[in-house]
Order: sequence, then C-alpha cells, then structure tokens
Amino acid sequence: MAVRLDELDRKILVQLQEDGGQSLDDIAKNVGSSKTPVWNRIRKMREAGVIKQQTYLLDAEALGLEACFFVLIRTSEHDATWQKAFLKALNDRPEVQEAHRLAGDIDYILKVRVANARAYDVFYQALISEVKVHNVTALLSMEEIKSTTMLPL
Amino acid sequence: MAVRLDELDRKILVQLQEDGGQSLDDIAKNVGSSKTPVWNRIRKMREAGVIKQQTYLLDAEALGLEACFFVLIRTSEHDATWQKAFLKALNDRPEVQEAHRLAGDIDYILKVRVANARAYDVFYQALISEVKVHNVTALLSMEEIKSTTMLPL
DNA sequence: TATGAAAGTTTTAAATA
DNA sequence: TATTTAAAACTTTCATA
Repeated sequence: MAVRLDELDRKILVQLQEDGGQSLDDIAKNVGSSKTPVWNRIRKMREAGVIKQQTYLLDAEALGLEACFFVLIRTSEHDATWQKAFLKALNDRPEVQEAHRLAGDIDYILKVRVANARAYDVFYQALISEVKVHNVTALLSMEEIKSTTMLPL
Repeated sequence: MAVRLDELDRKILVQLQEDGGQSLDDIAKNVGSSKTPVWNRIRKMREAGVIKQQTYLLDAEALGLEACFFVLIRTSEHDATWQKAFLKALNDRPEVQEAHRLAGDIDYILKVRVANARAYDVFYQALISEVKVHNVTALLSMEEIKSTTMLPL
C-alpha cells in the first residue's frame, strides 16, 4: 500500500496538513512550484489514498467535552463473534475516538472523550452490558500536552 | 470556555467535520438553511475557538508509517524543570501524535507513530537519554479498529 | 435572513518546454 | 512527460436591502 512520493509531493502534504485552508496559489508559492502541478499532485495523492479526508478540527473543551480517558481492556473472549460485537459497539459510540487491538497482555486500548466522569461511567456501563470484557482500567487525562493529526514527512 | 451553540450550529459543525471540502451552498442545503447565516455562524465559531483548524488527514500506512505504539510512562521526577524538559522533548518529536498527563499510577501516555519497531527503538532511546523516566511500557497496536477526529455533537 | 455583486479560487483545456 | 498559460465555472466574502 506504500506509495512513492517525491520531495515536491512531501512538501505539498506538509502544507495541506499545516493549513488546509490555503489556496492552491499559496501552496504553490510555499513549495516553490505553480498551481497546475500542485493541483495534479493533490488529485493523484487523493486517488492513491494518501490523502484520506479534508476536515475541520474542533475544540473539545469549547464543546463541553472536558474529560478524556484511555481505556485498557483485557478480554477472555477471542472468537470472531465476540470480536464482531465489540467492533460494532465501538463504531456505534461517537465518544470513542480511537480503538486499537494490541499485541501482548492488554488486548485493546480506547481513547474516549466525554463531558465528565459521570458520562464516562454511563459509557462504561453501556459497553460492558453489551460485550463481555474480563478486565478494564481507565486512565484519566489531566492535561493534553500534545495533540496533532500531522504525520511526520 | 464553553460556548452556547444551537441546533443549527451543531448541524453545521457535523457537516464541517464530516467533509471539510463542501461549499457553503452545499452545507447550507445539508443543514436546511442558506448561505449567509451559515457563513456568519462559521465565522463566529471560528472566532470563539470552537473551530480550531482546517486540515487534510493523511493515511499513515500509505506513507510507510506502519507501526503505532501507546507508551505508558512512570517517572520519579515531578519538579517543574523536569516537566519542562519532558514537554519540550515531546513537542520536538513529530512521531509523537498525542501526549497526556494522567491521574493516578501511570504519569503519562503517548501515542507514537513510526515506520517500524526499529524506528520506535530509536525514538525510545533518544527520549530516555534526554529525560529521565522511571518506567516505560510500550503497547504495540496490531490493528487500528477505529480512528476519528469527529467529536460527538 | 436574503439577495446579489466583486474578488478570489478551483478546475479544465490548450499550448509550450 | 510535466509545466505554464489562459479562460470558464464555481465559491467566498461582504455590502445593502
């Protein structure tokens, strides 16, 4: 799935990640090229799936989502039916921002954003009533030190 | 810092999060309003800091970043000087996508994206040589089950 | 909130290196 | 093959009703 990109492609991606509101002209100026080549490369990278989505990032706190938890999950169930139900439960819940299946001792990690501790408990109770999990540890974030969607190029 | 938003504001934010490339006309149509009110509300939410940034999301795997680790850190140092050095180290490293200071037993959690296990080790060695940490556990992601920047509205 | 017009941007096509 | 030029279609922005 890896794609070959040259220096100019990379520079364009940096610009798009840093400020997705720039005009083609601005991007072209910032990467030392001109409009059409930049446009063609963006189109190609979109088609190749390198560029997945254009979006606006919102401020969670300004929206009243003041609590963020990392949830470590161990399960005793590992069959396909259970996995499917668990996956569905996660995808159905918009407060789950990330979910990864892990190697090793802990089976899953989730990142969950909610209004407060009470809202987390509601989420947690609903989740464990829907799918059986063996052991759950919630880590409460006190402070978001860094948060970026920018991938290193 | 919380802001009061009405139903229409929320609908607009949903549209912006889902597809940041839509024209004002399209957004207006999708939320059942017209251009001017939508535009004014977007401007206000930008000024209020509810809308932080416009960006493009890239595909980590397509860029060759095939490994993702969650790193749990315990430290014995808690003074301001250490914290500042640690914070700087994290901000200087683009492979660190997220960093949170936690309540409880574990002090910090990081999300780190790198090309492979070897690149993680390079990152890890560089980090611990720069700041003293007491105990580090790395959780390796086998599969990204869910990943979204969309906040629930 | 709606209309509309000026300024700016994206997209396509044709010409050029 | 990739870039520049050019022009049509569309969008944003903002003044005025």
